[in-house]
Amino acid sequence: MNDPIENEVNYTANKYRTPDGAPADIVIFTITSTERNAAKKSLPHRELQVLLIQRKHWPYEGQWALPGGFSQESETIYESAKRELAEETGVANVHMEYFNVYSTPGRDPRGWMISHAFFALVNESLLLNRRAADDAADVRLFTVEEALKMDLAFDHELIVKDALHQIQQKMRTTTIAKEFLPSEFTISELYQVIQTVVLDFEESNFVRKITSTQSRKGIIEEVRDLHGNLKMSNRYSQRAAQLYRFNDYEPQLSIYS
Amino acid sequence: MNDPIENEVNYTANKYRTPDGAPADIVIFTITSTERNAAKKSLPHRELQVLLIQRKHWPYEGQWALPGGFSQESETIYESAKRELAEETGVANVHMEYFNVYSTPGRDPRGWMISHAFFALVNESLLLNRRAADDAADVRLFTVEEALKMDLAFDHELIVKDALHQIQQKMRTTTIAKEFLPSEFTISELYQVIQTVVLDFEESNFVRKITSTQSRKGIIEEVRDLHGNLKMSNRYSQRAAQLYRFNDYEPQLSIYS
DNA sequence: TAAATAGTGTCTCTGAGACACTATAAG
DNA sequence: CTTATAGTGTCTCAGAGACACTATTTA
Repeated sequence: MNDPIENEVNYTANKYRTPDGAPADIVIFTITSTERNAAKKSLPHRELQVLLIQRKHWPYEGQWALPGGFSQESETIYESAKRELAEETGVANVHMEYFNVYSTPGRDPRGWMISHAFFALVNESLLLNRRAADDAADVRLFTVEEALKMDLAFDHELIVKDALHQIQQKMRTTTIAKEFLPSEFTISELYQVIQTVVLDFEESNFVRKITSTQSRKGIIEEVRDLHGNLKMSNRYSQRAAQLYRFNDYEPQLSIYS
Repeated sequence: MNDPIENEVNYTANKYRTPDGAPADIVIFTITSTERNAAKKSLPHRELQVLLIQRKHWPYEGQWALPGGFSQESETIYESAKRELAEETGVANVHMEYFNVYSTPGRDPRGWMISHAFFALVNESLLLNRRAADDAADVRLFTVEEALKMDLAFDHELIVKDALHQIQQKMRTTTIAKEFLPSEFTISELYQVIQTVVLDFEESNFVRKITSTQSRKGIIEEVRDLHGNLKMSNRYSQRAAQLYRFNDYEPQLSIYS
């Protein structure tokens, strides 16, 4: 190790250039659902959205950027991201994960900034109040497609792209779909949510695989009412559909089966 | 975003406390093989080892720590880790991945240090010269078990643990096993390498699954000589074993099959 | 009865899992 | 002939994949 300092006594004078900041940036995803057909009951149209804020100051004044902020000495980067997330969305206890660090020289004109990127998955129900309040303000949801076409501040386009790949990967291999769903949901809702994130996701016989195959039985289970009867929902359909919930079970995948 | 600076003009005086350094720490793994039975040909004993260095200066003087060093403004964290890796092991072009950031306040007595942790997988053949030279020096390989029992500097025990979980996970879900193997290897070697990292790995009919099942056919393939004959090896066995190589194919896993 | 979603019946063929068995070569 | 590794034969049953079909409710 190439320590800049030899011992405790002569420590205080740091001879080396040090970073000018260690920000955390958060890619906040949500899936919005909008009615497709007011006349008949039908599945909603779902879109993957990302929350952006419009910058007020130099640099990149006026441009849209990821929410984030500088971390402080008294907190971990994770805590600082949690704090930012709460400030921007007013929600806590949501799924947030660290996924990469961005340190390309010159990525921030303010100086040597090493940015730590998180993604957060927020259920649209939690953002409802927030969205109404901020509709015309400098905080807005954009579809991922829109966001990637905009000229985002810093290297935030790259960060959004990387975050998208991350959640697409996780959507296929973990149960994070639950973050976008109510606690009780139908198979169609689950399928739709997966497809909203992983655009080319297509599984024929999805219902069967997720429900009746032994190997995956642990992932979800039917919801029953107090009398032990199966609980159904007809929110999106004429014919009532079985409700399911996620179990606390993460299947272990392996390429060597 | 809570920018500390309002515009370019008054930027230079940063009013905020900034980090004292952004080090990169690298958990360098290798698998060593030692003869078990000199009399008869047999599979070697394999052990997962991690490279540590003994610190010469405050803090944690004399204790063992992960190799690493401070990153500079002119390079990405990844580049700085690559540089360190080359300095410690003399190897380049090995598999190295970033996996987490460590920023708990007080983790480094020298100040506010945000550490970026990488793991590297190095084939033992590449370390051979190095190991001979440094055998009695302050750079050594320890088995992971040993390393986790030692009193490592900083939060390096946690970092090693996390790195171990990472490579165990990746060993099951990706083809990183190839980093520990020669380009041509037998099924037993592959199986042994996986077991060395993932201690409870056990697959009956492993040979069949990895070779004759259609769904996984892309991962490895038999090696043939110039005449198209199957290439065998009797390095570890009386009866010659088929040699395989990895294809450039990463299977896509999914919990929804 | 048409529309929209929910769900089943049935067939085929791959492949996981178990376990006993054979194959090869060296000491 | 024993030992150590390599590899096959064979059976069973789960389950992936395809696709047509039925079920339920409401405008």
